[in-house]
Amino acid sequence: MTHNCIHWFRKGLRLHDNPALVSALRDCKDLYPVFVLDPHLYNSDHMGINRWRFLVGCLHDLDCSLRKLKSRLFVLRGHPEDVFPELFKKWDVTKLTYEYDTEPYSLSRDGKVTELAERHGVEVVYKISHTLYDMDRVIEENNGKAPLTYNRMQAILKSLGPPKKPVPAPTLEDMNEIKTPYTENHEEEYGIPPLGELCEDTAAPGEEKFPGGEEEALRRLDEHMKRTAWVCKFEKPQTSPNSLSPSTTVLSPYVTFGCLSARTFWWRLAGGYQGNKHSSPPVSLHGQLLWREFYYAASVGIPNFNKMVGNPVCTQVDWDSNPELLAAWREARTGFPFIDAIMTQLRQEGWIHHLARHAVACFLTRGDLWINWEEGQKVFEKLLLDGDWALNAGNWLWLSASAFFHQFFRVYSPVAFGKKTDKNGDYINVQQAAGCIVGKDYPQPIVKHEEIHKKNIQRMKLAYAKRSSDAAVSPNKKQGWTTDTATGTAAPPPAATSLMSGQRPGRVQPLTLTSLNSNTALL
DNA sequence: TAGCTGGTTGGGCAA
DNA sequence: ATTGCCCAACCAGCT
Repeated sequence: MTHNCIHWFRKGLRLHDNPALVSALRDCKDLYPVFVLDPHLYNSDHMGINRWRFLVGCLHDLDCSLRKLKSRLFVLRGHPEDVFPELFKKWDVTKLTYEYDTEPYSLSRDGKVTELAERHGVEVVYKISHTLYDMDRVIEENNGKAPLTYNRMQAILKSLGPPKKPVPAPTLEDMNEIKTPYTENHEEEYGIPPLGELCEDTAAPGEEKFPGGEEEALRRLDEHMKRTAWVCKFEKPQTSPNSLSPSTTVLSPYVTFGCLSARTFWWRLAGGYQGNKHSSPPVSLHGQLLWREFYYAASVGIPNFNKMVGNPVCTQVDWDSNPELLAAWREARTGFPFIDAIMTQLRQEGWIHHLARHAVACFLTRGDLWINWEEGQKVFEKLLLDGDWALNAGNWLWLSASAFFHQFFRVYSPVAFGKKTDKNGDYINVQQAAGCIVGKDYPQPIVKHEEIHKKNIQRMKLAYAKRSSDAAVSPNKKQGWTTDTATGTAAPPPAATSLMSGQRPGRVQPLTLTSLNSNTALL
């Protein structure tokens, strides 16, 4: 049986380690590589100019690589549930392949598309290759709950064994029996739209420091892997948030869009470690990839993960709503040079160091401005090239001391923290020169840090006191379980409910007896 | 079970 | 320059 097959690119914008694509090529006659500009994801709320530019770079690189396989990329606009039925008919499609994606929107979208595919007699195949591990397996192994500490996560992953090896990219030989039917009008019909057509932002973007695409990703990976000693010695907390050139790899945007496979990255690192003394998780480069797994598992296992209300692991805090302070933070005019320099770099380059993210996130939330971390999350999502749904939410939960991290009395100083690694303020000078907002009219600090951060620690203390008293009244609540006040029966958290009804599109995944028994709330 | 330990990355001061 | 302690005292997971 040979198929007319669509491979649907969403994340996973690469040919290497793409098992779903390999599955498509195995029994394929006509191949249609497709990317859909879904307005739910690709709109001005989610996409700043730098993200748009990165995505366009990825798509051009993908099309270029596909041409080398005598194929092409087909770019379409619209909601996937509208686009695919038309394509199924138009191209007489019999098989659809894609990479599994655990984001809530993706799961519901893929569920709908799978249903439509089945209605059109189209076989659907998906593969896990965005993460090192199968997140549902991780949660199953931890008795149906997401691990809440890195140590616990490590123990679970150890029991699952090392990640799978990446699969090779398709070659011309693999394409011998396969063709992609495209016409002379391909550019007009299915070409990649120019940046100006996609992005409302009229301001000219800055220098493109991190061009998108798989080729660039693999080139950068090679460059870093040449420095074996640096790779082996890498300890994240020792890297600098305000060095003039990045003190880390900046491979995260490439992993986010799937230009670089996390498994390829993992096994290249393993090769570099081989026979050498090297650092270990959580601070090593392997450790960084495991943090990603940690947050992905949390995002799958915890309901309302990117929100405060309805998120069972999130401390409920009476954050202020203050649009003026929020705008000052977002637009790099807080009057704290270190904070404003970081926000300037974020807006200009789309990337800032992890510890710089800590500094500005702490400042926005529990440190100074007392603004809900969800507001910061939105800003980061739009501006960061590596704005990843699970990692962004997880890190904001962490930094605001809402979940995972609870030592809220450890507060970053918006002045002192930067001075540790940049005594002369060189980073601030560079960003002031580059920034369009920070400049001659440098404002006064919008808050008095010394006073307000102590007051805020007390406010956090109150929020935590409320948190533990709530947990004492209703121990089930802490686990995300709700108790029906009328009957007194406990109901599972939404995540477990959706698992029962089959969270993966096209597959029913029953809640196991083990996971039920191990939840003490039921017993 | 209750107590203990560790937690990728704080600041500020003393020695 | 680096280390160690205090500040006040959190949670999750382990024993």
